[in-house]
Amino acid sequence: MNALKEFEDFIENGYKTYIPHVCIDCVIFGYHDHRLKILLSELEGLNGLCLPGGYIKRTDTMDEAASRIVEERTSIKGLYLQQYKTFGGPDRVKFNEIDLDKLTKVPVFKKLKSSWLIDQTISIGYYAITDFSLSKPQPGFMARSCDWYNIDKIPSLLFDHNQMVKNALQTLRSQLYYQPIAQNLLPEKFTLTEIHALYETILGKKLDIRNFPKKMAFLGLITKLNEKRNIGPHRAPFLYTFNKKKYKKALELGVTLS
Amino acid sequence: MNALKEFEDFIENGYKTYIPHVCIDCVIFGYHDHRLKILLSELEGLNGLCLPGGYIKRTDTMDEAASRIVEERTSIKGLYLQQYKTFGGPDRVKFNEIDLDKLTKVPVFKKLKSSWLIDQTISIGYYAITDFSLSKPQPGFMARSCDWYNIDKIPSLLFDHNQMVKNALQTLRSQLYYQPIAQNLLPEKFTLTEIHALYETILGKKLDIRNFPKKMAFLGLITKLNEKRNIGPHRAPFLYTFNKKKYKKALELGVTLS
DNA sequence: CGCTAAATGGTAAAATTTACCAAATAGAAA
DNA sequence: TTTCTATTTGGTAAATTTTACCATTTAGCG
Repeated sequence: MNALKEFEDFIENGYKTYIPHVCIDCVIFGYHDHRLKILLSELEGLNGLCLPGGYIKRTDTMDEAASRIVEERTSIKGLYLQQYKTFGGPDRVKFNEIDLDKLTKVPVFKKLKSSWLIDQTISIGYYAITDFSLSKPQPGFMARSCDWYNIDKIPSLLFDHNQMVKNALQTLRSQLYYQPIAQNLLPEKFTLTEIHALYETILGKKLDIRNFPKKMAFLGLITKLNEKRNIGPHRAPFLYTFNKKKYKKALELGVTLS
Repeated sequence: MNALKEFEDFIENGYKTYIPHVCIDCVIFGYHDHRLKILLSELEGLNGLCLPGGYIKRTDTMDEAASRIVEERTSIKGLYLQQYKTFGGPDRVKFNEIDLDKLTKVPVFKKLKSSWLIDQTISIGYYAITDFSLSKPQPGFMARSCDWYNIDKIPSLLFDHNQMVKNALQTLRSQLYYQPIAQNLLPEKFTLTEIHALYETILGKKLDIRNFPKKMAFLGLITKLNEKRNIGPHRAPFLYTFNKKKYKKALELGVTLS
């Protein structure tokens, strides 16, 4: 079966393999060198940008489904994934704003109007993180485009996707000090300057360059190595690694205040 | 239509009014006088305790649906509600562990086996809070029982409901200092001792009786009134109220660390 | 009028965060 | 070789916040 046939079959019979009325939308954050971006797509038949999304196979857990959706666009397996909020309500997707008549004229969408896809759907929000310099976005044949957009220049998105981005970013920021987020964005060995830039960029604010290492050391999240890296004409910085045990412990303790 | 007929119709045609494959389960926390409890039910036809739950009407937002589900059991409108996590996966509800053959012999469940209810369902977790001394649990006709259980004596529950309780409690605790949780559990005017007991009970640990007021005052969450309450043979304590504006502000600021 | 139990003001020590100064240093340029 | 530059990093003082506890106040009771 070729891709088009496969998609026609998805429209007609997808409800047999996937759970109807439930989808997953992913905010895929990409970080590299002081820049934080997210992945947005223009979908075939829709006029505007939206988050990568998809349905849950009946045999999959939600995490597995999210993982598959993310892999389709980034071609990276096993990205760090986190569920952050579920979105619903009768006004989430306004079908009257989608020109179904026009869409149905495109051969693949022939049977869309009467399909299981045209019904109220709740969306489970996940966020993922990766180094955007390592991944080449894949539009696939469903999307006309798939590109990285700077987090501070996100245009108006389709459906409730702007709200999703906002909530995902809030969650990402609140979890930065106890989830292994940075571990997924830096190499095994990294310098203080690198992790400092990462934290500043994700949190969107300045962190004192001399106090930041003390905080990380105090929290015990990173360990200084007895190695340095050669960085050209300046003093060679020490290398550090993550203390994975500490992250794990911080995670178990939870976020309970006081 | 009587209640039984109505339920038979729900089994047969409910998918027209409700969104299939999606339900809401609620951890309803009840607090009173140093005790924290949750509401558990024994459902007709099932052997064990579980959380109050229900489906989402196609015309409702998720919050409205959760509100309705909570109202059915507590007969209280407008309880404080919070979505905390969504649960899914093929192993959530093990239909083979439910004796459908036996169940189908009960007249109301006649058409259950082939109904829209017997299919994989993801559950959106909400928690609610109330003063359990003010509400009389309503089993309704679907449940054989509906009672308050102490949070530290929760038995083994059906499905993944123990996990749900655990996550809900974690969320409740983490939100206690910036969500108006206590406002929903104390009268308009309250004493330091009362709110102190509330915080200790929900967080499950001791908080120094002299430092606690200072913390609350520092956060600006409560305001001292120029009134006292007569409490018998001891010094009359001052009354306090919540500073609702501050809570609102704390909420907007989010939980971002550092 | 003293007694009791609860409420609360106060304060010192400990812990943590914030703000900067100044020294160390690797390679490039003079 | 020496000087220069940009960066890394040790250190420290001040400010803020948390923690631990002592001592005083007070309402009603016997």
